[in-house]
Amino acid sequence: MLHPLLRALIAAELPVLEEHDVSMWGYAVLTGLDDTPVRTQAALAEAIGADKSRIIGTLDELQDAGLIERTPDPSDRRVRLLSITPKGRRVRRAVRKDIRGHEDRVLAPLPAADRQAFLRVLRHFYDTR
Amino acid sequence: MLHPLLRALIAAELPVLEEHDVSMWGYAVLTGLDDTPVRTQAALAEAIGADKSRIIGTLDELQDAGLIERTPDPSDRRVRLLSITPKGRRVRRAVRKDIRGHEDRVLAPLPAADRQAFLRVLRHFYDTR
DNA sequence: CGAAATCATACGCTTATGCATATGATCTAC
DNA sequence: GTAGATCATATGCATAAGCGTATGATTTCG
Repeated sequence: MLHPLLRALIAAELPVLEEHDVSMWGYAVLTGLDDTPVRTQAALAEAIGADKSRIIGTLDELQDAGLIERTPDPSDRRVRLLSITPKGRRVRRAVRKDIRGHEDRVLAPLPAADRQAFLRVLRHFYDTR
Repeated sequence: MLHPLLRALIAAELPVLEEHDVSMWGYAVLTGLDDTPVRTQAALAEAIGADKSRIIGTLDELQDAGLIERTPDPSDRRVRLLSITPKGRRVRRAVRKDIRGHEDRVLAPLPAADRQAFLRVLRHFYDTR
């Protein structure tokens, strides 16, 4: 059950991400920063389940693309705080909109009550994660 | 939005699979064969989204463990038909039961109607894949 | 009949990822 | 003041997986 679901979701998501020139981890970063705007790299990596070393390359790309910024933390010179740029926020929300659009099309044949319930359960997962 | 859900489900599934000494691909194979009992290796690999070469090792392991069998196809000497053994079926169903059990515990705080709807929607995703 | 296709199998190459280690700079606590 | 911890960064190692190629045996089709 799970495995085909995973494959279907990835298959749905990848073309959207490609269209916006964002990687999967890139999108996860943007999402994390959009939801909680300023974070240390370590905290963000933990929050999105990424390896703190491996995520560096992704951060570099996002920074080069002007989607995020790294700012030295005045209270701790080891730390660079991450934040999303307005451009990054726009990209993230556009991607989310497109992905939601696809999900909505998949869900469309189902009764509205089921759709609402599904979203409620997802929110539950998200909140308890 | 779906991403945390998937991480949670994967996190739930892996320990169960380890407990039963089955890999993820192994479980996918058992599931595929349980659902459609006799298949060529190529057909099964395609059905579960596996690479037909890479799946050979998994099939070897499952065969060694007595969970599946490979039988020459009398009508085509190139082909070996796969089938699940009664032991394989028992393992698959035990794993499924445990995974479901865990999912049920995660979903327990939610109203029953939401749970049912959630499962219905997941099934819909699965069917429209 | 013979060329092309197909089966299972093996393996090369590349990429991604998890985990570990290491570095230099900085911070914290004793 | 100093040892230990932590930050971001880089990289090694092992594993898994996708895709491609190749092989020998067999089948299909013109």
